Amino acid sequence: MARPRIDDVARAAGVSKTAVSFAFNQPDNLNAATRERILAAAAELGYLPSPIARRLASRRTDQIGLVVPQATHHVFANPFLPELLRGIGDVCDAEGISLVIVPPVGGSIARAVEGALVDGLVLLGLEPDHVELELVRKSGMPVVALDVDSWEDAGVISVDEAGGADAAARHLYTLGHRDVAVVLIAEHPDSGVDESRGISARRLRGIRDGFDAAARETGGAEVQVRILSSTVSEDGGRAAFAELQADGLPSAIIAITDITAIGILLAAREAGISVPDRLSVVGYDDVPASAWTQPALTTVHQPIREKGRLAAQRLVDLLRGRESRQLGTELLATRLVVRGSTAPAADGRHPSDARASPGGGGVAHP
Amino acid sequence: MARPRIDDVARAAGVSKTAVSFAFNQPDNLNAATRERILAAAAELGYLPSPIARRLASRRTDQIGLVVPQATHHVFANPFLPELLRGIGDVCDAEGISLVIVPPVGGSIARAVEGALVDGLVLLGLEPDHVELELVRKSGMPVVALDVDSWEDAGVISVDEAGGADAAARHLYTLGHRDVAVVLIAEHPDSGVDESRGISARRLRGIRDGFDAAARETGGAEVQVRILSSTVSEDGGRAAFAELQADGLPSAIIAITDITAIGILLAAREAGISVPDRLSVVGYDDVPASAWTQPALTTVHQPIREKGRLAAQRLVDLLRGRESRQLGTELLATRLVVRGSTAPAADGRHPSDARASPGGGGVAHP
DNA sequence: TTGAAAGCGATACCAC
DNA sequence: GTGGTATCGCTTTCAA
Repeated sequence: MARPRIDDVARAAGVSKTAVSFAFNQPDNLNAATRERILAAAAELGYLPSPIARRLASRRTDQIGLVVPQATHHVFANPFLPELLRGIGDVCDAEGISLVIVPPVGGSIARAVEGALVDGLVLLGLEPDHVELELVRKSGMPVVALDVDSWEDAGVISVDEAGGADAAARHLYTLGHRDVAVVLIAEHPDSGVDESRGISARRLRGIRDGFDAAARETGGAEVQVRILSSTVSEDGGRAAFAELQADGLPSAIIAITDITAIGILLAAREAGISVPDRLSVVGYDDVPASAWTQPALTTVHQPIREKGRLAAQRLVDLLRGRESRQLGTELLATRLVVRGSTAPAADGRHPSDARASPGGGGVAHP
Repeated sequence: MARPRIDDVARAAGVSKTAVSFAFNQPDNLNAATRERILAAAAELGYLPSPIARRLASRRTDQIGLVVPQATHHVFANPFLPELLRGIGDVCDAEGISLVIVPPVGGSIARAVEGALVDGLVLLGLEPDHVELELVRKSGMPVVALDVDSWEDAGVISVDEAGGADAAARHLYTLGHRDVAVVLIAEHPDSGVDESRGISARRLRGIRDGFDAAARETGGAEVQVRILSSTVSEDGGRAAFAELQADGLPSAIIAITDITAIGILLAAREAGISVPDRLSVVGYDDVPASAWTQPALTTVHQPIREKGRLAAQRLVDLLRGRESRQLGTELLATRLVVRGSTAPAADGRHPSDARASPGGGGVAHP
């Protein structure tokens, strides 16, 4: 027999569809007796409200989407994502909202968003002026963007990139590093990086500024910065290391992402390059795994779970019409966590520089 | 102005709703000219089909759910899940299906499943006779279960637990370990473990059998197995270590999950207990991070991504009515990966035993 | 090829 | 409190 519908229950209980609907959604509108009778009839028939029909009628999906810039396979290679999801999940679970992963469809984010069955979106790794996002803005769908400078008509949760990058740069400078490679995110495995935009750009800028400031303040030599990029994965890190080794290793590497730094660490170990004696490595994000390696990773900490939680809460507030603080940017603090992967530059070419700013290890950042 | 609907487009293009629907879904039913005209009108109006209405009418959500046994916050603390998702994502992305995480609602899996907007489910960490799953079976919703022995009317993808556990046990036995603690999964932080069921039970049984077989075959002493449980997280591992240290450390610990083993490893290091010299640690699953620690973790490998891929593919085949191989159990191979966290037992009480089965390190398992 | 009309299965407004 | 009834916005036979 076919799945029972609301009319069947109504008939069986001798009431109207409305009453049945109330029994499930607004029990208080019914007196106890009728409610019981309806529920009994429903149970008897094995009736359960159709999730889809319910959504169409109520015009709410009770789902939010996390829009990611790449295929699921790739984005989950970065331990950052699970951490973010733990934060988002805190809110979703509490609010009875389901979370959908929204990766590009056929390479198109716009197409993915068009078809997404959601009431709102959290945007990860996307810049406000991304072409494909035009649709999103004019659709009027509630949106919270992560890690952007600002976004008209959208909530924004970001972290103090400049501060974190600055701390990392000064830390290395103080240790005497003057030849530093920075490994950015390659959006597309092939194409180079656009150094002017996105999170890679912001972190790189912060790092450069940090080095410049350190040199200026101490009167020391400028840092020679080499730029390269890799996919965000352990293998990406390994590839970056290989590339650098072929060119001649710098004394320190900053990876824009911990997982990349981990790949570098492992590749270095396997190549017999001692970290941190011969090579210092700095990561970014402070995912849990960055504390598991040996040496543990010096990295820029950001409150990932908290970020997810705030983003989701902000989105839900928007959806529920809670006007709390809706828009505007929330900026979370970062701080440098110094662990074992960084040490004084081994080449000894700049000992005086290193001593020039004693105690300037820049361990903490507001 | 309100969001345009299909009728608006139909009117603007001077056609019927059907034609508009065809233009988007079955373009071949229309001649090029009308199709273009309709699409143009749609673009003009900024029309996009409503995701919800489309689903109600077609009776398909184009979403599948991954049912997990605990809150999002907890399940994502285990790096196993992201790996599984990478596999599932391969299929979903390719098939144009969205993935929804389905954690319990108010502690109830049944309630979560009732309300889930999905065409089918992948079940993780749930036993076939779980009370709350009765609903699922009688709902007739297509289901693929992970890591169960068998499940009537459901596809099953599992791994050779017995083989992996056996290899791990023999490995330790050969190394001379006779006092071994096994850390199982605590479903609920407080309640103890049910040693008779679930994945903990199967792995424990395999371990015990492995020890017994090794003792029997070598004529050596039996292994004293201590059982405890912890939550699946780094902290859970730390707690387990603390508990064991208070009771007197065994010579080896097998954790039923890598993340637990990692927690144990870190706690041991911090406590000044040398791994593997004083304490051997074995994990299970072989998540990527198990190769990042120092020493790297000896662990039972299972093809996590492949498992996710197979499960999702099976489910999609079911949904699409591809009768390929639908039901029945698919069993994937496991194998012991020996890395640095295991070494001969330090207490030297069983050197002869250790030598009794030379070369029996059980590195590989079919 | 195109169109008319009947669902899809609820919700929610508005009288009673 | 309870029950008609319009509505949500599209898909999909079935005829023309």
